[in-house]
Amino acid sequence: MDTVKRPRYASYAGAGCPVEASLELFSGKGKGMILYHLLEGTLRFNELKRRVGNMTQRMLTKQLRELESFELIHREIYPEIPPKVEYSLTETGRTLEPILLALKDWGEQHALPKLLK
Amino acid sequence: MDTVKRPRYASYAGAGCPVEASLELFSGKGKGMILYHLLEGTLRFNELKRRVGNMTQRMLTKQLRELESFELIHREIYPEIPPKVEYSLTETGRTLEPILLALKDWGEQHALPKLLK
DNA sequence: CAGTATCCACGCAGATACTG
DNA sequence: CAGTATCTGCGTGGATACTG
Repeated sequence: MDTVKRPRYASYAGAGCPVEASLELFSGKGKGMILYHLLEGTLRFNELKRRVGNMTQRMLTKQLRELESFELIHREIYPEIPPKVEYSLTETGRTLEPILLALKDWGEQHALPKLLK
Repeated sequence: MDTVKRPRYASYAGAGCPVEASLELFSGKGKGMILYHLLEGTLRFNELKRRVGNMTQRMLTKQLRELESFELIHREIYPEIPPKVEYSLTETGRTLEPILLALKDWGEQHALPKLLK
């Protein structure tokens, strides 16, 4: 019963902190929202664009490329005319589901009320 | 069996998205790390500074002020010489614990490996 | 449809110096 | 000790126009 005296929380600094590392991958400029919407399933570029609201095309593209480079989403290109590109979560991306749902719940309870007042 | 046809995940856009709202409050420039370290308990400014590694004093102060304005941390000033200021989590701040721990676990498993390669 | 390319403005973060 | 003040540069994002 609580014999081993290891600190409950390890100390982490800067880039080595896993909390920061996680946030670095999927926080910032709509990434959370993108991932959240992709929980529903595969979405085309413009479907995604509609859902994330007022984000510029440029920004959306940039965020998608970053998420792709982190292997959190997959980009499937169909060489048709007109072009069709579908985005979906990767295996790794799907492991974020509990976190994204927790963020959503916490946001509804705490974040949104604060931001709106 | 699967009669009610409501989307499993509500659709949220822009500022109204609770996922984004949450991230807005505690992502960005060391906030995650600060909150994580405060899970351990109350910390003085310089203790915190040591733990978060190479963050400038200016930045640390700024992040702390923002977290305080969101009522995630409490700032206790002791009018002594030399000055002493202690930071701790508020009630609301403590509700982030499961999320912060999840971010840490996920970071160790997925984020850090990706960032280091 | 799903993007690039270019231009530009401004916000934000680092460095440095100072202070109650 | 725990901050502020000031200056400065460069990164980042918006707007707009163009394209395979």
